[in-house]
Formats: sequence, structure tokens, C-alpha cells
Amino acid sequence: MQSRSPKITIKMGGKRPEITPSTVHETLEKDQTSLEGPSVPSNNDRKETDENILDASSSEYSTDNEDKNKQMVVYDHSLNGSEVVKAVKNPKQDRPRPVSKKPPAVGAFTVQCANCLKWRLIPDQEKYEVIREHITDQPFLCETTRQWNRVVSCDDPTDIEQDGTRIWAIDKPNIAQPPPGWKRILRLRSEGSSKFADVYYTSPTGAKLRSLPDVTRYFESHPEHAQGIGLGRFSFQIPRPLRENYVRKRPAQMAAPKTPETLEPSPVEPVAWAAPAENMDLQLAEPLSWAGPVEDKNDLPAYLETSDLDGVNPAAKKAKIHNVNCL
DNA sequence: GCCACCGGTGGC
DNA sequence: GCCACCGGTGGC
Repeated sequence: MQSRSPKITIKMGGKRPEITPSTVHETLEKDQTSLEGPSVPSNNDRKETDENILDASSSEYSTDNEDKNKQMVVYDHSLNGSEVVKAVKNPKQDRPRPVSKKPPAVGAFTVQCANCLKWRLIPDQEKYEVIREHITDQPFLCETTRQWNRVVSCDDPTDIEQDGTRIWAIDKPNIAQPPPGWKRILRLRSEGSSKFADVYYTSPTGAKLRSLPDVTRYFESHPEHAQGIGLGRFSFQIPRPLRENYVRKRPAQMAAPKTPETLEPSPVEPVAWAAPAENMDLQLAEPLSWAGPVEDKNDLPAYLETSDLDGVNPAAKKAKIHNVNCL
């Protein structure tokens, strides 16, 4: 099993760690199998980009009548130039809704500035991986965007808001970039799955490896590809969804039936659906995250409150997040 | 037959 | 309770 101890500074079910004030985030798309370059607006075209944020209600995952505020961000590489990629309207929005429900895909990457805590879109996965690899040592700043010739400062508005219109998840910081010739693939699962996502690596020969033992076996059979590549270059850690109920919980062990002797009066909790405080803890504690589009309300199982859709966390907007995010 | 996707579970 | 790992399988 992979060692968990040297893993970064984020909380892993323990107490809240010190968080390096910097963040990255990614955008997820529905029904998009490959990652396209996300929009990195200039100061001049940011408004246009915001207006072009796609309305998920017009996608194949939504009905005609649902909340138009439920949006997702979609970038169509084919409709953009090779330089700065702009957000565009979803070209699929007029298509009929398919029967099958495909899992969402990462649509863009963003990082949170360590100073102003605003989200900045990252042009591509490679740059995101570089930033993520060093996020605790080299906090991300708005000025970092100059690496790809974008001039933006902490005085400029955020590129994207964590406003509940997308599915956000927490990414893990300091994951090594894949070795040359290798690619790290993150596959999201559909809502309600037993797991949120899968990570696999594609080797220079095209092999798909799903675990460290897989990598070990691959190197044993391809020793020529193992030169200078340690297992430490591979991480199968997956992001964690901010929405607590995105992943189906494993059924709890059946408790022994209570006898009259063990029954105790329990207080009624009229505000049981209020956002639990621990959500805030989670928001504050995780350096990496990402998100995708909100599901169609009509697709939700009946036991869910609609309040669950209202966002990943309003509190997340409140500045204290020092996270790397993707959405 | 292949493979993307999902479920299950043992170990921690 | 989480997660690494891998088996199963439906759709192509």
C-alpha cells in the first residue's frame, strides 16, 4: 500500500493542518472524454467569458424547465484558437438528451491565489500538474499567470466562483508530474457510484496501469522503461467531492435491534438538513479540489433534499479556502 | 474480445 | 471510515 504519511499538509480525516495559502482548481465537463484547454481570459475578455459560462440546464443532463442558474463551464477547443482558449457556448446544447448518463469529466483547471484567494484558470493540464506538484513549496499567486503571458492581479475579479453551479472536489497537492512519455488520467465516476473517480497512468507503450502493483509489474516486464523512474513518480490518489453525498455511502453494518431496555429518548432535530459545521472544516482544510456541473435535480434520488444541490458550500466563498481546486 | 466503468473488500 | 486494489460486466 502506498504510504500516506508523507502526503502533503492537507487533512486526511484528522485535525486541520496548516494550509499553504495557494490554490488550484479544475473544471469538469459532462460527456467529454478528453480534457480540452480551459479558458484563460485576459482582463479584456473576462466578462465575455463569464457570460459564456455554460448553462448546464441546456445540456443533455438537464430538462428544459430547470433552474437556469445551474451552470457548467465548457470549453470547445475546436472553436478556439491555439493561443488563448476562450470559453464558448456548449455546442451540444440543442441535442436531444441521451438515455445513458455518462460520468462528468474535468473541463478546466483553476488555482487559488495565495494572497487574494481568488480563483485563476490554468490553461492546460500540464501547467496545472506543475503547479500542483509544488503547491506547498511554491504557493500560487495571481502573478504566476504571467508564466503563460496572462496579466492579472489580485485586484481583478475571480475567474470562477465556487457557487454551487458545479461539482467541486478536493484534489491532492504535491502529486508528482507523470514521467516523460507517461500520462496521468483522472476518470470521474457517475454520481452515486461507490467511488468518486479512478486514476490510471498510460505508459509510453500505451498500457493502462490502475495501481502501483500494476506499475511494478509493468516495469518488471519493461525494464527499459524503468530507468530512473521510481514508484514515487506515480500517485493514484483521487480527488474528493465537496458534495458529501456525491459518492454512495457503503451501507452501515446492521446494528443489533434495540430492546426496550436499550431504547432511549432522542431529541427531535428540526434543523437536521442545515449545513453541518464540519463542511466548513472540510472547506478550510483541503489544499486541492476541483468540481463539475451540478446534476439535474430530476435525476436525484428522492431521499435527497434539494438543499443538497445548493452548492457545494456557500461558506466556500468566504475567503478562507486555501485550496487547490478543479471544477 | 476489448475496455470503460463500476462494485466489493481487505487492510489500515 | 477511507482507500488501494482488482474482479466483474455491459456496451461496443
